[in-house]
Amino acid sequence: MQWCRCGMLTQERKAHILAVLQREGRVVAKAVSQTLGLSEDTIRRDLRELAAEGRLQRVHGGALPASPALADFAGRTKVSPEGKIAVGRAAAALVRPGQVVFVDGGTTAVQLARHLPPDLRATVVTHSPSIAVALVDHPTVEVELIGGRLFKHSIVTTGAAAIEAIARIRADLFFMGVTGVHPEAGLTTGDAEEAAVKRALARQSAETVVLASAEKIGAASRYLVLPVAEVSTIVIESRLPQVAASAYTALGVRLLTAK
Amino acid sequence: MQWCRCGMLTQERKAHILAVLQREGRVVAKAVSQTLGLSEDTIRRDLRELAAEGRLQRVHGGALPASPALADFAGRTKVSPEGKIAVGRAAAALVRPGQVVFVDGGTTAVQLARHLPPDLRATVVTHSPSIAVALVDHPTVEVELIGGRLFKHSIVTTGAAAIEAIARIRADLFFMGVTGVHPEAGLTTGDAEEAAVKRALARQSAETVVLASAEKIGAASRYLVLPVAEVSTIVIESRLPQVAASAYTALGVRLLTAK
DNA sequence: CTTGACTATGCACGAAATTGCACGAATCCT
DNA sequence: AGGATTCGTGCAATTTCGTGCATAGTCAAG
Repeated sequence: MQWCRCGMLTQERKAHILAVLQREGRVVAKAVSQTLGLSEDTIRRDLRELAAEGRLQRVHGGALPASPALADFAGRTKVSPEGKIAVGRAAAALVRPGQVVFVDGGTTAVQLARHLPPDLRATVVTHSPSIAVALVDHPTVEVELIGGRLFKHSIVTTGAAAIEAIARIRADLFFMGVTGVHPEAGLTTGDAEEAAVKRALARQSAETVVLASAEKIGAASRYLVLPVAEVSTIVIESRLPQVAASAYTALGVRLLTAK
Repeated sequence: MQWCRCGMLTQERKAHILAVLQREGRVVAKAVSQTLGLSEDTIRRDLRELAAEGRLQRVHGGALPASPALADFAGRTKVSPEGKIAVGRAAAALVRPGQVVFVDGGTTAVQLARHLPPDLRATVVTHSPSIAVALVDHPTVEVELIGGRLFKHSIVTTGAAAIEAIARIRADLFFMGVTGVHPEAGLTTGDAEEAAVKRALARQSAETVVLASAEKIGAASRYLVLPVAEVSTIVIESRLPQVAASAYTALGVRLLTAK
């Protein structure tokens, strides 16, 4: 497989599509076909294949970002709300009165915040302004916000200031969100700074609880946060097959099924 | 006719509707159709579908947020939206490229954040998670969040940690929200901690600009932040009577009328 | 060198989707 | 109550999608 007559490798074409997607946040099939001088069928085929690989989200007329790296926060909220809600509710039930808990950013964590019992007296420490805003209406929970430079993609603060502020606090629990949970690859996320902040939070907590909605299980992202063995609990959406579950329990991790 | 090729994919349009909904707390079908240059039928169809998915609540003429939590926040924002929007927009125009500005909490300040020019390159430092969230969608503005204990009533952080973090930064401008602006009583607010944080922010800024929607003028709250003479500009909603204005200009303060 | 398998691309055609328009009904404002 | 706006549905025009098939080029084996 060498050359197509237009002098562009298939791989190059796909790379071009992804580049356009990254640069402009969208791809229009017809526009690409005109730019490259190829038929729309070819572009549509590429789009289908890229969608099958999960590299983009196919929509009528073209494609939009599907990767967590580019999808905007509002868009991600809809991905699988039921699962995230269930995981968030199950995790919220783990908080005991009087505890100080770290809550990570992310949509699942927002669900956790919303499902904290209305009469719970506890302190939530978070580096996510979204979590803080979500807890404004809670009558009894105290909120402590970790400052720092805002990483807009995840809506969390990062950087030296954040790490420093975290180092001054010790918490009972840390509810961690990740983008990948894999027995061997470990707990992973898509940004190095974010991973560092998560590690700092885990280091200052007696226990770490991972919030893992269904699509995260078995996935892996670019940056390792922690090996699976270093957390105490993973909250999952639905029961795993016995064989998959044992891969985690063998590492001393408790699996908590949300529903 | 080439509607579909006008650069707006259906999914993008829905995302836009949801973004407007989140930003402004409501969506008006006609307004969206004019903004996007599409027929109202199309927008109404989108609204129906989004409502069927439970992502918003359909009402006559447009839509409202589905989530009561969001509706609540939006409701507070709407107390006197026109005036606050006008003041926010006028204040946003004061920011020069490359500047570092403190932005206070409050609904007027949120309007400021929303009206920062989309191509403005600047750094916003804020102790309000609401401001941080409002700026997530801004493409070029850097956001630095001041951590601390969350004062839920105003949705800002306060306390020693906040004061300390503020002391490490110097800004060109500070956009301050207050609850009272009075020539003799000065600039006042309803909480002592909040007043202290505002003072700390003013101390670290070259200039302080007060955001004063109409109902604040001539009012006074319990805690003094600063005397009027110590700020450089007060942005007001509409022109004051000559005699009232001179009470401020005599103190060396510039009055900036929003509209 | 020839032949067969394979891939990539383009074209055709029916199916599906999207959009604007028309018209009557429902709803809102004055 | 009356006028105006908005809503919902049906319909037509256009675009886009998916599949099947033909063509061209490449690779590997004989």
